[in-house]
Amino acid sequence: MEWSPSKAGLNGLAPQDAQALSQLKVLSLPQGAVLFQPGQPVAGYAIILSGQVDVTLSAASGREILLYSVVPGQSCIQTTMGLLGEASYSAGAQTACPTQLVMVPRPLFTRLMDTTPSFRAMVFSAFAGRMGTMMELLEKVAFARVECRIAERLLALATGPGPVQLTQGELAAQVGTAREVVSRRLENWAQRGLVRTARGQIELCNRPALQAIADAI
Amino acid sequence: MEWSPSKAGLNGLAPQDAQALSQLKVLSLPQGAVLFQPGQPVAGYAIILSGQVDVTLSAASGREILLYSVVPGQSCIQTTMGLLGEASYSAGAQTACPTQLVMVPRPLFTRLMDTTPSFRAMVFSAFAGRMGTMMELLEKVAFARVECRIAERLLALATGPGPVQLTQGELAAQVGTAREVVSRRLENWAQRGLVRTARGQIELCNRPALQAIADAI
DNA sequence: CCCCGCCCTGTGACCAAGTCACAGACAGGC
DNA sequence: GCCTGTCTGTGACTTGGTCACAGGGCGGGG
Repeated sequence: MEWSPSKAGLNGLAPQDAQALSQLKVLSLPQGAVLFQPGQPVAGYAIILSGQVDVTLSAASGREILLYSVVPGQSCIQTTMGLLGEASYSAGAQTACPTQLVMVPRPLFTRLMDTTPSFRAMVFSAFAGRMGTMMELLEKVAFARVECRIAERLLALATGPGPVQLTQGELAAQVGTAREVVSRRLENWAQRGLVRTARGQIELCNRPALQAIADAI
Repeated sequence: MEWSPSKAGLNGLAPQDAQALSQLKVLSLPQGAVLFQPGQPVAGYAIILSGQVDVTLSAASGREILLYSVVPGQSCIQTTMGLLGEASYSAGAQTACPTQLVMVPRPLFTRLMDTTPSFRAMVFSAFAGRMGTMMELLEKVAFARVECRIAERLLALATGPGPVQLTQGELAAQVGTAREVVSRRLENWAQRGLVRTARGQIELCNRPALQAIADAI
């Protein structure tokens, strides 16, 4: 499998760096593969070529919350954090669908950071951007109603025309609440005609109304 | 007012950079001074020489939560984020006590980041460390009981021997909950002999018990 | 000195959300 | 068809947040 750094948005590299990068092996992972788990040391910097990686925080009680998803062209802040600050992972990452990526080993990552301004700029800018979304998430979790987060997440997931394919338990894990809460909220919305639910799928029937709920406090 | 970069933990600077930094004016701010507010563009990189700056997220409802405090030798992630990612502030910052700091203007900051590995390492490592505490905070807010956060915060504030000097409203803002919740929780603890409260102050009478509460889920 | 107003605290009632326990319902495999 | 595991619905209860309001200390002005 071939790849080139420039196709992943990496330009301005020194020739030898571009070559070193392009010789890294492309990993093809199936859906559900675990990239890393809490407590593991950070092995390298992941560049996603295709697919999606979900980074999740999970509590001892079993509840989870989706921190963010990494899609091609983005970087994983957890990984960056570990490489820059020598820390271990505090979250876990799993592929959300079949995914291709390359892992940049720590020595090469460090060299690129020290010698290549464009690489550094990309890493930092991605890091800063991710930090911003984490602050938004924190604000939502601390102050917004669960209702808002569920509506927001549903709208984000409903990219295509048909119903969203996921269970209420999965949705609950993504917004960081309990399955029962999702169940009751969806039932309420179904009675009001905003959604229609079936086993493993949720159909949005009134997006403007859901958007209004998502935008409320 | 004089200062030197090396006293603030900045070493390995090129002579002209060290000189440029040391000629920056030291700002002396009283307690409660506003450093920045949500939405403002980022003016420069703040280096705290003495005192403390609290960075706070506030909701439309009036509720607040303390994200972190910056003390000498640390950096402000909000500022770094703005400088690296061209974003505006999403939180606000106020001095918690009389504070001295220098503001590094954006051009000098950018030059230092590009040319000085030690400066870069310091900024990145601080950024990564702060990110880690933000993840911890998010985990606490999403999954831990308010009781834990209140106990944790009280123990963190109680550095000296006497009672902690702050109102229940201030404590509520720091842990991101409502004043009434703090009031009822403290009343419960007072009945059990863990604390004693008076107008504007809270005395910890049984730290091990509070620590146990803080350590619980 | 007293009074007034402001801030801090306490409290009841109610609503939103999380937890626990359990009962149906559905899908896929045998 | 039946069985098993997963998904969903529901009731009862606890915790946490909101609203409204009452009482109490403290400082400043008269």
